Amino acid sequence: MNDASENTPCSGGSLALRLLHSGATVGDRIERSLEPVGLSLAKMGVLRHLVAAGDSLPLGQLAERLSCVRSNVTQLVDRLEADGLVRRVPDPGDRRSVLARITDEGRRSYAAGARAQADAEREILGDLSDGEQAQLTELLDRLEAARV
Amino acid sequence: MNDASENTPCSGGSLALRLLHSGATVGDRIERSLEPVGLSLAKMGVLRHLVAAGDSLPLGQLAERLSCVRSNVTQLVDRLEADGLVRRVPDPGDRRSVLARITDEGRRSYAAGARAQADAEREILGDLSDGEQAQLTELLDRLEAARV
DNA sequence: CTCGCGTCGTTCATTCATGAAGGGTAGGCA
DNA sequence: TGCCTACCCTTCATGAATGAACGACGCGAG
Repeated sequence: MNDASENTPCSGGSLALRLLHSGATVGDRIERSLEPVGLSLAKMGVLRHLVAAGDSLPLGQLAERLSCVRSNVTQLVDRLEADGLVRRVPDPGDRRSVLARITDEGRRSYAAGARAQADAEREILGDLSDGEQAQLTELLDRLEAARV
Repeated sequence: MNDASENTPCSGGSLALRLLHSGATVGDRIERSLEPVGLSLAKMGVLRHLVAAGDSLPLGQLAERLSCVRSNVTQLVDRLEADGLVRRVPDPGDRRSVLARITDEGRRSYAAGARAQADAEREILGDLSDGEQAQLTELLDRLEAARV
């Protein structure tokens, strides 16, 4: 009942705030779709990078790729470890470093989450034509490009 | 150093995730600009609605207009009250209800915050032409319209 | 070799958000 | 009048993110 998109008479809101709001709404929608799988967007991010990297990464690497601070990754991995989706293993090459390694169960959960997420994204963007999606992509590119 | 837009080789990320990411980046940028004033986007939201409503609103109304849950507003107002920007006063017409009323200091802070925020928004969107901004606005409209 | 500095992960305090549970109040209806 | 329901706010537990402070480890300069 409390979707970030409900009761929002903020059509007069500035474009920047509207962008913020749209992003939050999209995030909420995906988060809901992930709920039945027992995952969140934050957790999906970790699992995605682990899978992409083979099966494990140092926590610092993870923080960099998620563009968030280390302490956040520490806690994220704590929860994932409690869920049994990830294990902490010592880095053979550097005793300061700790590797997060995805488990078999983690791989299964990730696969299920990726399907749910893809479905949700299709539902969200379904009403935009291919041309409009390309337009939006380019505008976002320009927005990021500016920030050099 | 940890801008959400740095080191982001996620150009291959889906459009939905890119939208999410752009929204977060914009939020971060505005948040930084608000920092010197001692305000956050969440607090600005409360103050903005109070000013727009004259000077006070029941907490429930505030929750609805911010599209968030009540318990969140309770805590937000706690912090704003500690900052001296808002005061809780009993609602004369309904003893269940509590009004949040902006203080003089709150008005001053809000004015300063609004200036900083406007500057940041101009800086963020400055590289987009008027036409592009209109395009983006319309695409976001379409995105929200779909969610009926 | 040792000292100092930089890096790595963790812990803690704080902010923001959600949802469940609980207590006080308003108001209709028996 | 008395009660029951519906509403308003608060409290608590949890998740996610940040930044400061800290102990442990690696490494190059002296």
